[in-house]
Amino acid sequence: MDKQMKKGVLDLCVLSVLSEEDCYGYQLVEKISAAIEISEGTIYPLLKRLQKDGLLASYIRESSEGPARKYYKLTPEGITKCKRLRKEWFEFYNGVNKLLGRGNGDE
Amino acid sequence: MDKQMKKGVLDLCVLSVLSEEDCYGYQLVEKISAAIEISEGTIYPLLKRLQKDGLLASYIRESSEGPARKYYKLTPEGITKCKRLRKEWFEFYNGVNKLLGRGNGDE
DNA sequence: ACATACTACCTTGTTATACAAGCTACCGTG
DNA sequence: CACGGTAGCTTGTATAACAAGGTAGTATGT
Repeated sequence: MDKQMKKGVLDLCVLSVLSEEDCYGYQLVEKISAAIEISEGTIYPLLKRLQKDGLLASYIRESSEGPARKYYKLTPEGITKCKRLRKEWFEFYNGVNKLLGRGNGDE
Repeated sequence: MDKQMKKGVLDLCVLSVLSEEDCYGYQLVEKISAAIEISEGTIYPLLKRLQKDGLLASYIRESSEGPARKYYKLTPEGITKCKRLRKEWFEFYNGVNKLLGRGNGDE
């Protein structure tokens, strides 16, 4: 999968998954990579950035199965951002699909 | 609109529009910006890159309405690439929509 | 005791690309 | 002759995805 396609959309993916339930980083990697290719080296810096921007808050919780987990949850700003990005995403892919629908290099 | 979202998808947009008919750069800007926000500073370097990569060929044609126009058309490699990117794009946005469908920060 | 594997977190350096800003130049109209 | 529209192009900047590497806890096998 083209790396570049994911730019900007991964923020939305993370925010959207977190709008459903609090998750720790490793869990997010698993959830998101079930839908699109993603690696740890992408998610952790991204989480840090989103937290720095005030969109996420975090808390540590111990685990009996391994190291302690750092859970992230949306802040009110995160919820707002998530809504706006969702809207942008839908507008964006509808626009792209409009362009693609006309030209057809295959089918 | 988020700049980052467009990364990687614009190649596909250009190739897809060109798969329908030959276009010159300025025309591509107009066509594509009707669907998603785009600027000249993005399209021209992109066309150059796609041509360098052997996906596009170009020819000059005079215009009575202004300066000569540089038309671009797909090469066989360009057609192949267009097909592959289309497939990737559909897989990608379906994956994203799957993630978004679950979490809902709005609606 | 030691190696291996899985969980879980994090950082550094590389690479690609979108775009603002700026430039040149042709044509027609006022 | 100035101006706006058409048409092309370049340079510099900012951003983000990811490979590759590191740390550390828990559990299993030998």
